[in-house]
Amino acid sequence: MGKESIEGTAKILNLLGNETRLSMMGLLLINDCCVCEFVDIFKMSQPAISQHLRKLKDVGLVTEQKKGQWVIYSLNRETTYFSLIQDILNHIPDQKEKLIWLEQQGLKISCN
Amino acid sequence: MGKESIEGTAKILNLLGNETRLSMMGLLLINDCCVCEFVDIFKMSQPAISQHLRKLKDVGLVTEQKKGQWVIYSLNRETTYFSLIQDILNHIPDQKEKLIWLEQQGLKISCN
DNA sequence: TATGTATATAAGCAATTAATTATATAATAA
DNA sequence: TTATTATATAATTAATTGCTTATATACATA
Repeated sequence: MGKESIEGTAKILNLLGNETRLSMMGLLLINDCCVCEFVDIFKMSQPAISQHLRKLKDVGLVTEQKKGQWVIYSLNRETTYFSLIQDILNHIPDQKEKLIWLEQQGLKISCN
Repeated sequence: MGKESIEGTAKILNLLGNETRLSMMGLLLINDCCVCEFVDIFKMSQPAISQHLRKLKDVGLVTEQKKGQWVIYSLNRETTYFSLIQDILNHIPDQKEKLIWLEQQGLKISCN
């Protein structure tokens, strides 16, 4: 089992210790998402969402990829913290329902 | 696998998202500890240590037990979050070295 | 080209955090 | 009893957080 430093792990846990970011990670485990989808799901301002994503990106937990006018965020499955992330997300309810709701509202972006 | 709510899990992660508290939990996984041992290990003021322990106690992650003039803290292995805690602590280095250091300094309290 | 949409960033602000110092309480020892 | 030790709590403070609003940029489309 890969052991990470206390400092690094604490930093990651601190980031995931926020309901919005934790749920974002749960969503990204199922599906890549763009910023505007998160805005609809969390009913939160676009800058607030962008700032949460920035924090996740800064520690390497997610990656971004431009697709037309959208920016698609994905889980970074290469980070040394990915197995920790998986273990943690295993303990929260499946976030699929939020994606289903998004589709039902006709808000799912299809940029693939 | 027991799933806990996003809110509850985020709260726990937020608490463990602090280097001192995360290390405390790693230590308690090996050994019960009293406040003054934590003070020596973390070289932090006694009130600061007490306040960290208070937070862990408030969410039920640890329990306390008075033994003479000492207050001994233990991991609460009954909480529904214990398996999450175990999974997380599995990802950090063994905290045993801190206990060994404590013993070498002659600071280990023997209140058993 | 002008307009609208998606996103990022900056500035500001209220709430929270993590420490400190000072003080109180409880148990032990002289 | 008095002093010492272990701990908790309160008040204070500086730093951080998580939002807001305002603005800038980039792309898409009419």
